[in-house]
Amino acid sequence: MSKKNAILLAATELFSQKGYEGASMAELSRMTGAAGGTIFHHFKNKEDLFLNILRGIKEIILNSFDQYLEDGNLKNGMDMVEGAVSFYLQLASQMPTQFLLLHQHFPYKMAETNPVCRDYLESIYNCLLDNFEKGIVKGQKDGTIENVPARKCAMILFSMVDGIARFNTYQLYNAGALYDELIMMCRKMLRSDAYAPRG
Amino acid sequence: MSKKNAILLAATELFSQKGYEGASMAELSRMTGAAGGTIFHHFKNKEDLFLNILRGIKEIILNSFDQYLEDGNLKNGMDMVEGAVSFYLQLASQMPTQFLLLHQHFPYKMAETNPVCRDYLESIYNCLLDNFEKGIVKGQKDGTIENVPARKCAMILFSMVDGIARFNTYQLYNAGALYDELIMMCRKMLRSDAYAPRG
DNA sequence: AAATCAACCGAATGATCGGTCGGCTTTTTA
DNA sequence: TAAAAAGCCGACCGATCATTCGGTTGATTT
Repeated sequence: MSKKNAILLAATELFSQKGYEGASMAELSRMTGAAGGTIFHHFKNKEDLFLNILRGIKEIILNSFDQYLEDGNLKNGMDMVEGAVSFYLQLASQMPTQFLLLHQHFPYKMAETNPVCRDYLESIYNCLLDNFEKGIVKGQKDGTIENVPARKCAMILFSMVDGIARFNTYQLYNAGALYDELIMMCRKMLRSDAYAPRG
Repeated sequence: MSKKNAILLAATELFSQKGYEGASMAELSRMTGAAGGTIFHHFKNKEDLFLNILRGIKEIILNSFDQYLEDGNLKNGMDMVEGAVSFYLQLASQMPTQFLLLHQHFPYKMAETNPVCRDYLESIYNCLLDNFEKGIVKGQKDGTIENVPARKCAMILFSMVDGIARFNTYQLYNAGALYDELIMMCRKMLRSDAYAPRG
């Protein structure tokens, strides 16, 4: 592996473990065996290094999402919503280091002043959030989902699933153990009354 | 106000804005007008300062919770769950700086090695999480809530509400605008089928 | 073979970090 | 009112911070 890639990989680990301010270039140098100067040869400064990492994460997520849509076997809107939940949880468990990064505060802090950072974050979250919203809208057309405010409910769904993924990321609870209940609750939240069981 | 309190107050703001590593004692000194030595006269080090802040937050939340339970007009389990949602969102909007602190990664990181920190965080989250669980259990006894796994569903509810509160904390979206939908979704998620509308 | 170039090194930089210390001032105690 | 204690100050400390820079290597181009 090229030294540049080794730096990117180690820095991802370091930023996600210690945060942006807590990660030092000297430690990164130690981790990779690269001299201090080498890091700044490949990246113009610490912020630029972080933005390169974030861009990589964005590309992985957007590519995974495209892949997921191609493979998708989505019969109706409710299936699409459930698929979005699965997709999100699988993604989060497949790349825990990257999600640990995304689940910290400093990227959002940086986004307040850095438009490139903001752009990357928006791309990531729009991709994930829109996935829920499209499912709801589709479900409302095919009758599987009730007439609820699509964007708002997508946000509620998103924050629910993201919170569960966060349990996993922070190693507070195994998200997989909540999967069945999560899917069940999504169905009950959204299903049109015509499909609700009768008392 | 005593200098010690001024330091605590300013440090809360500083930690929540810049994170633990990003907050410097020199800046805290500038903010409060207190000399560097004064800060270390009142708190033995940076970590101790943070723990004092966290203890204060714990006490506010636990006291608010006791107050809420006393005032509570909770007819049945479903009411109790809805009350828990309202309580959480109100709390988060009343003390945004403190929730910004709680929503960062460094307290959990510190909790891995510092048992006092862990104790404070567990107190806070058990208080909030148990509130949901008790409501669900009660509702299952009085028939307003379906026979679902109480703890697991409490966690799902918790992460949903916490995610919405986080939107607010990070100033990405106004949580109040989602309140009605949130309550509606909670009802649909939990209500026993006997109470569900018929198609 | 000479020149060019990117990759890489590691010592050095000034700034800032968390934390200490001795002494001054004010309040409390005896 | 004398003594003790608590609050407070700011200069100072060694360590570490992100970043710079002059120089060496090895491959590619001319």
